[in-house]
Amino acid sequence: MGAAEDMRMDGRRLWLFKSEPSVFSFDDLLASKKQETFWEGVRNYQARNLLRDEIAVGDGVLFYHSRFQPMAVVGTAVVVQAGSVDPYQFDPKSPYYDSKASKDAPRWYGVTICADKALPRPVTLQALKAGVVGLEDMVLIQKGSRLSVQPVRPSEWKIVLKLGGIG
DNA sequence: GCCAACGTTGGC
DNA sequence: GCCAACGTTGGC
Repeated sequence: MGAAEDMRMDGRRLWLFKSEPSVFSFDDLLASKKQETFWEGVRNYQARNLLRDEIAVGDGVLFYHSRFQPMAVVGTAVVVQAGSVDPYQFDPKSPYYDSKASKDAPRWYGVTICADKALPRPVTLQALKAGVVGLEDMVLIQKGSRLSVQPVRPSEWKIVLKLGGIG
């Protein structure tokens, strides 16, 4: 990954969030109150660190549908609230419950995002992997990559949006 | 549904 | 602190 400045576009950083549409889809986001949602349930430390420490208000998000045909980037969103404690870790009835987390020492964090644009043409994983110049290093298409919250370079962001019919 | 690639846990 | 066993992710 390049220098920090290289990762910014107009002063903001860019990310890709994966979601299984059977759990929460981009349409669900569009249908949400204020088209916002708290991104709960991330239970991976690397992704947690990004959510807690790196992702800031105003950052851009590519919304990606995983484990569903077609797997694709389907829209964009904007971060409207930075890292805060994920309350589901304290709820024994939640699938995201973590018995080792306590309110004094929370483990898991999330951010709040607001829908920005649906892509006129979803950009499929297949298309992203088809050898697009400039996407060779995109985290999403690296072998074995399964980070559910991952950084996106401005150059990659622009290519994906263009493929999606924006800009 | 399968399973390879990762990540986490826990015994030692 | 190693690493085997186990659990999870996510493309296929």
